[in-house]
Amino acid sequence: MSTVEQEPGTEERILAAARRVFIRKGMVGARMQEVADEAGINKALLHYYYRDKQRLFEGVFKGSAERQFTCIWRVLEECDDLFEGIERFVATYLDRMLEEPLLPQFLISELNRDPQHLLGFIDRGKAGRAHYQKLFEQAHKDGRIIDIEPRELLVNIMALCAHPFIARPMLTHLHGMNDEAFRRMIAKRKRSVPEFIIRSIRA
Amino acid sequence: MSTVEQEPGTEERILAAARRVFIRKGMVGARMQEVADEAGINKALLHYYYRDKQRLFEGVFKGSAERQFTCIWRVLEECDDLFEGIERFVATYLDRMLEEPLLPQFLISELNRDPQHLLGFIDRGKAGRAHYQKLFEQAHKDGRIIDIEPRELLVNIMALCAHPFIARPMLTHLHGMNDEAFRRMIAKRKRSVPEFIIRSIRA
DNA sequence: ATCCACTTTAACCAATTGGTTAATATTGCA
DNA sequence: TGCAATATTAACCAATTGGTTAAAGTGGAT
Repeated sequence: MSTVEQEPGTEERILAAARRVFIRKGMVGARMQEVADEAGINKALLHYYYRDKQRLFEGVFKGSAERQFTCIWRVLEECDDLFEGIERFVATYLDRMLEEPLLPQFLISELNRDPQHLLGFIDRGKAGRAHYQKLFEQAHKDGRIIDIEPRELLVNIMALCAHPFIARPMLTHLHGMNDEAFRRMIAKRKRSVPEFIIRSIRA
Repeated sequence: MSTVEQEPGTEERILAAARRVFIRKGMVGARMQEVADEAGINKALLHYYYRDKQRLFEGVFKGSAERQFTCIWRVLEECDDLFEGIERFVATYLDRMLEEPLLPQFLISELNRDPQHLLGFIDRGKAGRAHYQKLFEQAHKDGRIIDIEPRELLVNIMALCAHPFIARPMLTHLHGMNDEAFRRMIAKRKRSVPEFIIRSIRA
């Protein structure tokens, strides 16, 4: 057991630098040299800690992606009402994205480059999705929502959460926003998106 | 003046091949050799037609992106009612995407890699967006829609259109769809998405 | 046939990139 | 102190990539 480390060790510095570079340039575009520079170390040292680019890549992003998927679905499992579930799901989703705004773009591009590699641990949310299904059926049985395919609703929810981050450069340009304005917009959406959804499905 | 060419000339074959490769691998990941192979020609010949990678890239994608942006907004300008506008906008958007399903992922990733380069001709839709604003205000004045920020509504519309294509690998895996099932789902969305939106904003 | 512009090719080049090696510095510990 | 494990570095290497060059084929007009 050691005391709390104030300055990050080399390994963590590497990971942080790699995350930035990978997110900025994507897996193909990222250069090992750039990661090394950004971490303030030598390229050989980079390979000393993470044998090759692939391992560095996985080391960097598995953490983020795993937290992302588990986080979102867990909060849903804690709810026992569809509307409440939607509200908390959206809020959690947007909060997580605000913490790591470039993650979705990153996930998308990598999912496109090598689908097999990531699809595996999308399944983490299996239990959460099953619970969503239950909440949906309950609400439907109670006559509180209109007829809509549960899958379709889920797609819509995720679209409304993720898209602003994915299309961020386009949005900020279109509406002349800076970073602060973007954050404010997302903060607003924590309320407005669930409202938008629920207005649409309420019976 | 020449007769109608039935088989595509070298230049067009190059463009088609390059489009496929660029969309598959992105600007950084795409290799000139691969484009040449896919077009059934020599690498030097590729440079003969398009001096360098950058020009080839622009040649390929300016066409697609330009059509995409102009197409979508033009159809909106033809409408004089917000609800009708939304219906036709969504339908057109989805139709265009079905024609070139990999375009959005491609646009997103390139927009992220080099924002300045593309933001320029996003502005093509300026007139269209102005018309949208007018339709919105008219509907609002007539008391046909609830209070909602026009910008926010627009973001939601585009999110619901684009996201299934952007997150396609995730969706198809999540719901166990093949290509045909995906197309059917999009076809359904041409009706369901406008319904979803309009139910939510109707006063 | 000859000329000429347009196509097409094989071979080559310089720069970049992921990754290695072997030697050196630093640290913890007996 | 001395010794071994861990960290760190500069120099190097093989493969790939975008791009060039110079030569050769093609077809049509004169």
